[in-house]
Amino acid sequence: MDLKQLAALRAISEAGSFGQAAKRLRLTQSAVSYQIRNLEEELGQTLIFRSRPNVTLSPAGLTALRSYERILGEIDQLRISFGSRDEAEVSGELRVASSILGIVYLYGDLIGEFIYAHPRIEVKMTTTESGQEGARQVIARQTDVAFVAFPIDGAQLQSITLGVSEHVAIVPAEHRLAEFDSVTVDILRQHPFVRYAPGAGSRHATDRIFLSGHGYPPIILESNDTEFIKRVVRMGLGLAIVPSFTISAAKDPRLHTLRIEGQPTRQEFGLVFRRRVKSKTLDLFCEFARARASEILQKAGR
DNA sequence: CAGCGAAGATTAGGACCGTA
DNA sequence: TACGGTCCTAATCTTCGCTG
Repeated sequence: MDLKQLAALRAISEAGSFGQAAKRLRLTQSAVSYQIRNLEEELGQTLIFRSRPNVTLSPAGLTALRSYERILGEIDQLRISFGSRDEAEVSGELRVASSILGIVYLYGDLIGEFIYAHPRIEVKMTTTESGQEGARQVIARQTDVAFVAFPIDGAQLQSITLGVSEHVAIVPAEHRLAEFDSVTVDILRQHPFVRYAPGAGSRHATDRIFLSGHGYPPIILESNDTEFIKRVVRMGLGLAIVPSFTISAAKDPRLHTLRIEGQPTRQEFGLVFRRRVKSKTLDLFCEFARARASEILQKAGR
């Protein structure tokens, strides 16, 4: 008796005929018939009632099938015990850091899908004040990988770019600038400004916009919380520059967005991790993120 | 009830593998 | 390398249910 004969028995049970079972097993009908005949001879029992239109398992056949399924379960268990159930299935731990902004607007789905696809990897998620803080944690070995907005300081870091986002100015819907689609930096300088706190990816973007000219407008407050910044702008306390995906993902009728004329507002975002670190879970995560870069980009651009 | 088609059983022959 | 066993395919036979 061997597993092939029992596999034929199960295939017949599921398919209802020798011919269909043979197709499933990629054999000919006669080969399946041969396997069953040998099994029946060995056991001295009829395992299958040859009836029309469908053949059915005899009580002895059902007993044999139950035994086969128990055996398959045992084999599976044995493979798990020796860690060879699927050599491609990686297990272990992965520490991931991201700003709340990143999780909410860009990476939440990606991280969720990764956890679902790799149940044997324990993902430990840390939220950081900013992407820069995430990168600092990677350098300090407090986390394995961090989602960041570039540029990021750190020679010991390796990076993967996942996409590019634009920045836009936001004003309250009733603001006099709300009748325009775009605005110059000089006009922005005439209004109180709500600025991202140092270290935030978008702070780098606004520094680039304002510090290349005559500096920032009057700063009324700083924050690293995009939702808070949007709230302050809605209250009419000032204008702000935010990543466009934070506006278009959850369109707010109380806010108006303005393209910034003549200024580079694009900013790359992606992953950073320590150079020369060998980790299967990290490799898998980076590959997973790379494969979904277009989906993330779609989120950033929507 | 004969004819037909579908499906299982049987048989001949070949490929492959282990063993002496 | 010859031989025997195993397992397969292809061809053919047999059986059974359906239909006119």
